[in-house]
Amino acid sequence: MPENAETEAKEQPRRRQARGERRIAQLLEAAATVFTTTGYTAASTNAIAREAGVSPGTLYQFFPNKEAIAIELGGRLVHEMQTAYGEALAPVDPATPLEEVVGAAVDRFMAFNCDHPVFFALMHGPDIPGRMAEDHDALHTGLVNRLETLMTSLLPEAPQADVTRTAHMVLGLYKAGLELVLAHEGAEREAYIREVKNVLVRYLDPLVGDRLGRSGSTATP
Amino acid sequence: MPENAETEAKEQPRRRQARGERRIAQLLEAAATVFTTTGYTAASTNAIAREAGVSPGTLYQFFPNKEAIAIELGGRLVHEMQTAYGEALAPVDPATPLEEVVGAAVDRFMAFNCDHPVFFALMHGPDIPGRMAEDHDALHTGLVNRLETLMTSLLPEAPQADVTRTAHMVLGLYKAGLELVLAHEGAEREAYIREVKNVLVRYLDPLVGDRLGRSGSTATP
DNA sequence: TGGAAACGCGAGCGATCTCTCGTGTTTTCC
DNA sequence: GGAAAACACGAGAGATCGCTCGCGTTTCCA
Repeated sequence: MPENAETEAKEQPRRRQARGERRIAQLLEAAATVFTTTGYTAASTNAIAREAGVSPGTLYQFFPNKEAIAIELGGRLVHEMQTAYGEALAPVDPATPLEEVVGAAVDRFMAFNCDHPVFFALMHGPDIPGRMAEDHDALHTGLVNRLETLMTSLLPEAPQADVTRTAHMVLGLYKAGLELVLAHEGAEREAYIREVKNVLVRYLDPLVGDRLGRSGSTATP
Repeated sequence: MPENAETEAKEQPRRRQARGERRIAQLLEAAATVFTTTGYTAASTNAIAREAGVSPGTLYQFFPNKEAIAIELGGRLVHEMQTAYGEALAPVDPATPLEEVVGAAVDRFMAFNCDHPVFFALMHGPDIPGRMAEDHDALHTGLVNRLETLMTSLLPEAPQADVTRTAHMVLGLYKAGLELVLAHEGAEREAYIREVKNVLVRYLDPLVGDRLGRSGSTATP
């Protein structure tokens, strides 16, 4: 390594031109479609470059390796997602009906995931790279924590282990519903979204339904 | 079927010795552990052979290619599974409480899947080979059909599309729960199994609860 | 306007994986 | 006992994929 006395920083910020930024966006978009259709491991960097209409060498001008593409793509989506669930899972007025809370949250997340199907493909595959799994875990535990605090505020007397377990269940159920939702379109997709809400409401209703002595299971019309 | 498979000329029936059958079982067991830990695509045939303590050449003495290993392994599991759910989802006395029906079915399937974790790995990965996907779809639609007939017998007046959708939901919810169950052990695993039952019972109860005027936990007009 | 740096190309290197082949060993059957 | 068939081995052929390298082109800036 006969390089200069510059501080050996891991990141040597390369000055990008507008052309480069455009190429990066192009490549990430191409990677999203290839990842969505074939999954991460099966997606070849040459295929991503071909999809973007550039040469393999050009791809490696902007990304050091295949993993970095998924990292960058996932990072941007996680950032978007966090702002989305920051609003969707914000502390809620305890008087709000459960249907409303669940319905609003599910609508938000479903809209996001339907707009960015690659997110599900990247987060769900068993073949995600190491650094990617960290991001996934971070997002996952972040969501679980939000759910936990939300539920603890509604059920202060419930054991912590039960709250955690229920939070994991809720997330797992949502993921299962998401898979079915993404597999359908139009009216059928809407119907599945309604079913996901039904599942979550009916699962959570007996837990939070009789807080404060309110025994009603479903709001009687 | 001793030796009369000659109607299909494609297969030249190779006469197996007891040693060969033992090797096949050995190889399938090794493949199960490798598939479970690394997934299908990431599992190398050399790794399977090494796990079984034989050479790569020996492996290909019994299986024409990597896919055939998964096919054979999956086929045997599907066969076992079908006898299992043939009993678990048998036509049920309409008077049986929902909790019992769901509880018994979930217990059976969970026991099977916990005994054979490779089944989940093979059926859930996005990287399954073509022929394998057919088996998966066959089992999947078989299960959905069973659920549909079971539910139609309880809800004769429900639209077919709703029944189908609910059946898919039930299967998806079970899969989501299975993933969580497999990720835990001991008492926590048992707790998750209970939660899966809770989810399914609470989801289905409003649908079948008020058949024949029997008012379940919830009574919706 | 000229030089440096960013951009772009595509053949191909090295690693890895599936599967084959030639050879030697064990089992079966007459 | 001996031939044929099944079993076993492991080096390596053939293919794929991630990634590199040398060189030509475009853009930026003094």
